[in-house]
Amino acid sequence: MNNHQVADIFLAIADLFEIKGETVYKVLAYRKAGEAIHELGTDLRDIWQEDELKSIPGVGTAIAEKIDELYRTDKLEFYEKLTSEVPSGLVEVLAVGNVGPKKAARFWQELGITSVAELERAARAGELQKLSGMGAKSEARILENIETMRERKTDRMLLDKAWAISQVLLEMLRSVPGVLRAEAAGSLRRYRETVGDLDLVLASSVPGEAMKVFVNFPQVARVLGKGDTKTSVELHDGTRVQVWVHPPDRFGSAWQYASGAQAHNVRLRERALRMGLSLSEHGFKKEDGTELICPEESQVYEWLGLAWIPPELREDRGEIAAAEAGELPELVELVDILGELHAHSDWSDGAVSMREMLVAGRDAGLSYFVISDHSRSLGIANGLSLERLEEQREELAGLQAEFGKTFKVLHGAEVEILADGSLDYPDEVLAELDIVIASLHTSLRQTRDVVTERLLRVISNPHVDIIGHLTGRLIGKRAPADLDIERIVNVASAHQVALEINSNPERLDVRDVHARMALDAGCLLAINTDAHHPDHLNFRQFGVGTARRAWAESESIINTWPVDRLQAWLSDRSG
DNA sequence: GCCGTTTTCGGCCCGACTGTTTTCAGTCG
Repeated sequence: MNNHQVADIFLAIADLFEIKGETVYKVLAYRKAGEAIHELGTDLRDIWQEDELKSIPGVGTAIAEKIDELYRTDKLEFYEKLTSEVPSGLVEVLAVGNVGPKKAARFWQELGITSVAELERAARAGELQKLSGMGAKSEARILENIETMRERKTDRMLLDKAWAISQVLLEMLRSVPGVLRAEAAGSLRRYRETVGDLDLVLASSVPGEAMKVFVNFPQVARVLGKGDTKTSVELHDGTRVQVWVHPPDRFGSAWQYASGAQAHNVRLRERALRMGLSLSEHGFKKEDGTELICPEESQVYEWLGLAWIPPELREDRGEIAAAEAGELPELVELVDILGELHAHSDWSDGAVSMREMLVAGRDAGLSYFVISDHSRSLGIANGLSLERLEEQREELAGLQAEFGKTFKVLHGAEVEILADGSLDYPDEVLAELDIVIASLHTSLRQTRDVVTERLLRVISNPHVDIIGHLTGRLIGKRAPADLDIERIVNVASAHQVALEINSNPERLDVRDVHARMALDAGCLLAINTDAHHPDHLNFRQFGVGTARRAWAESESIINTWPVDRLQAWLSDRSG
C-alpha cells in the first residue's frame, strides 16, 4: 500500500463523515491528514517503521493508529464499518460539481442514490427537482456537471499549457478599458507542477465592465458563474478560468488571497485573528470595524509582521515561521542561470544541429552550453557510438572556435544507466567528456531495491557528474520509478553528484519535495531543460519555479556558477 | 481529530455566488 492509497482512504473517510453529518472539524482533520500524506516526499511506510507518524502535520494519535493498522493488517476496521453505514459510492457522487455533503446525503436517504450512474438516472427522470429546496435549474446543472466530469480526460493540466493560456488571456485583459493590472494567481503563480483552474486577478476602476468584456472573449465556451467580483468560465478546450476584479487600492490583498495555497492563507488568517485583525481578500478589518487596505501584496505580510513570502513557498511548509524569524531563503531566480547543462542536437534525437542549439543558447543570454546527446544503447533516440561521439567532439571543437571566448561550449553526454547499473560508455570514454549526465530510460519498473542499488552504483562512479531526471516519471503518463529517495540523496551528497531538476513540464524531475530533501541532505542541484529543440530552452522557468518550491538558493545550483567555477568543480571531482 | 509565544481544553478562515427562498442554506475556493 503506497502513500496515495493510504491518503485516499483518509480522504474518503472525510467525505463519508461529512455526508454522515459528523462534526466539520473531524472532517477537516481527516481531509488535512489525507492531503498531507498525498504531498509527502518520503515513503509513509518508512515513517511508520521509524515510529515518526506524528511528525506529519495533521497526523495525531487517532490517525497514526489507523495508519499503523493499515500497514500491519492491510485493512482498516474503522473504515470498513463506516462504509457499511454510508455507501462508499457517495464519495464519487460528492465529486460532482454543485453536489456537496448535504445534497449527497439527501439524494441517498430520500432517493436511495449511491453512485453517479444512479444520480444521472434520477436527474434525467426529473426526480431531483421534486425534493424540497431543489428546482429544475439545480437538476439541470448537476446533469451538466456529470457530463463534463466524464468528458474531462485529466483534471489538471501541465504548467506550460497553463502558462501559455494565461499569458494570452492576461494580455487581452490588460487592454480592456479601466483595467490597470492583470496577473496570474493560484497554483500557476506558485509553479505547482500541475494546474487545475486558472486564476487571474484584475485591478480595475470599473470592475463590471471588465467582467462583461471577459465573458465575451472568443475563447469562452460557457459562463459557470458571474458576479461583481468573481466570474468563472469554461474555455472551448475545457480549461476553467476564474477571474477576480477588485479596485486598485485593494489589489494587493486580492492577489494574495487568489494566489493561495489555501492552507497558507488559513495560517495567515489565524495569525491575523491573534493580532485582533480579520483578513480577507478585501484587506484587514480591525475589531472596531475600521479597515486596513493593501494596494500592494507585500503590505498584507507587513501588517502581519512578516517579510513578503515568495509565492512558490506558500504551501504551509514552514514558510510563515521562516518569514517571522527573518530566515526566508534567497531563492534562485531565472536570471541566475548562466548555463545549460543538458541539451540534445540532431546527432541523436534533437530537432536541430548543434550550431542552431548553441545559437539559441547564446541568444537566450547563457554564457555556457553543454551538448549532451544520448549514448549508444538508446537506439530509439539514435544514440551515439564511440566513433560518432569522437566525431562529435571534433565538430564541437570547431564550433567553439566560431563562438569565441565569451560563450563556452562543452561536450557532454546523457549516458544510459543500463539494467544492471553499469553505464553505457566505458570509464575511459567518460573521462574524456567535459560533463557526464547519467539517466534512466529503461527498466524503470524494477523493484525498489534493485533500481535504487542501480542508481547508487552509478552515483559512486567518479566520472558521473549529474543524475538526469531521477525517477523517469512523465506526469499523467508514466509513474516514477520506485526509489529510496532518502538513501539516494544521502549518497549523492557524499559523492557530490548533482541531481537534475529537469525543467520539461512533463517531467519536473526531481520534483519539489525531493529537491528540498536533497538540499537538506547537502546535495547540489542542476536546473536543466533537456532541450530537444531551441524552443525548449524556455522550459527553464519551470525548472527554476520547481527549485524555488524546494527553497533552493543559487549557491546550491551548479549552473548558476560562472563557467570557471563549474569547470574547477568538474575537474576536482573526477580527479 | 488536531493542536498550543493566549490554551492539554476549547478553539478551529472568510467571503462570493446561486437557487430557492421571503432571509438563507449549500457549495466552492
